[in-house]
Amino acid sequence: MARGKIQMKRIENPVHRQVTFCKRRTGLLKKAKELSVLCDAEIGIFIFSAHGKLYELATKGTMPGLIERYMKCSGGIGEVSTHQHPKDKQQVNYNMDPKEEITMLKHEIEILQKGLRFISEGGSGAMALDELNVLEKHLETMIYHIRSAKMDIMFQEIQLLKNKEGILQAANKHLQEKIDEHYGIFDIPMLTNIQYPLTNNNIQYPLAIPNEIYQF
Amino acid sequence: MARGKIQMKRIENPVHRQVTFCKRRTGLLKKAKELSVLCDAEIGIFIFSAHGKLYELATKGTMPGLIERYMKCSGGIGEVSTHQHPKDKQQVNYNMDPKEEITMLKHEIEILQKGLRFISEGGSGAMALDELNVLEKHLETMIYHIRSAKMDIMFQEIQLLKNKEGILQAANKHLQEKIDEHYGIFDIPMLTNIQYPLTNNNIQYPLAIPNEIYQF
DNA sequence: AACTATTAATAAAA
DNA sequence: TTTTTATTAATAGTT
Repeated sequence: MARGKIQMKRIENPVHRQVTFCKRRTGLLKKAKELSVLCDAEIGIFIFSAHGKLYELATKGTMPGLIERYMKCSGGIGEVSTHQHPKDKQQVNYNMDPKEEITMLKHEIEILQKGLRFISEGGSGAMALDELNVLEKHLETMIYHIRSAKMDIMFQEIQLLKNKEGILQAANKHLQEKIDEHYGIFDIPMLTNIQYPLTNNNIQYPLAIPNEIYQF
Repeated sequence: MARGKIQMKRIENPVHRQVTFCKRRTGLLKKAKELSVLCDAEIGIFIFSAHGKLYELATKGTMPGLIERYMKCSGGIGEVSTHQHPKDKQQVNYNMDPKEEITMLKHEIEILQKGLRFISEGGSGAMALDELNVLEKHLETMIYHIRSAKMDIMFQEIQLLKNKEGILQAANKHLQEKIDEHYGIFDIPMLTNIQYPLTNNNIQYPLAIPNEIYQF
């Protein structure tokens, strides 16, 4: 789509490849967002670069929520532990020396143990500044998880309401047709012009929720 | 990208929406395959239509494999592929497979996080929306406490530094006086005009901390 | 599903 | 990465 077409195969020049990756990745995510908005679809994307870096997108709920939904749809292979923290870009565990990782995790455990004491004592125990920072991060992650869970619940509710709306609208259409069928031939404006509440398209119950609630 | 542009919002006409969904979905998946091939990336996509139908793509391995990879990258703390914690207790750190140990430590962290949650919500493990709201509030309070503790520590440090500064300034004044006492009578500009670093009022060590840190 | 008139994406270069 | 520009690719509206 530019200065000459390109062959559909791996770009061998690493610079070109990187530039193309960056541009097309952006393009792909943009397209996904557009599709989601235009057609009311829920979309999740992971992109792992050749070097293993993760780029992701979840257009409605959260990625864990999407994965959960995927699992349910595609056969229910196994439950996924819910609600991770997608924005937590600590690339650690992926390629790290196991010994280092163990040390790090043990340190983390110590901090959490202290944190438990700290919190149960109402914040009076002594902790160092860096330890408090770690604990703070943990708690923020937990808040994030909670918000994800809340979002999931709300989305389920929205879906339910949308379904209900569809059913009610169909039922109303049917009733309207029945009425027209019986009374239409008399052409009585008073009756045929009645606004039946449930067929009122101005009421778009679930869609009225502002987009702001999706941000946290 | 065709006969006139369109607004970036949900297409209300259901027929148009369905047609656009079909076209753009195809386009999106095509773009994803291209990106994967050109740049040697691994890509996973789920698309849930508004009616809940799933369309998916995994460019290299399988979707479950991708999800696993995603979890490793993004989570850090919550393991997905739960091998049951094999040794149960962490007492035997020696002669243990590092991978197993890491899994075990992560599990430990999970438990601690649950403990934090337990404390903050007063013991129930429920997940209803209102309960989540309560939990969220608790955690925010906890973070507030932690930040207060951090502030206390920082203020203490500032106080300490101020004291040090005072002492040093006094010492310097004393030294200055000694110098004046011994050499002042000779009135040698070369010496009396020396700037002694520690009495330099332009260096206001603790006060140089920006006000932003006091906000949380 | 096809067909185009247009818009959008992007390859190459900077 | 980002910007610019010349082209190609995607697609909105129509048949």
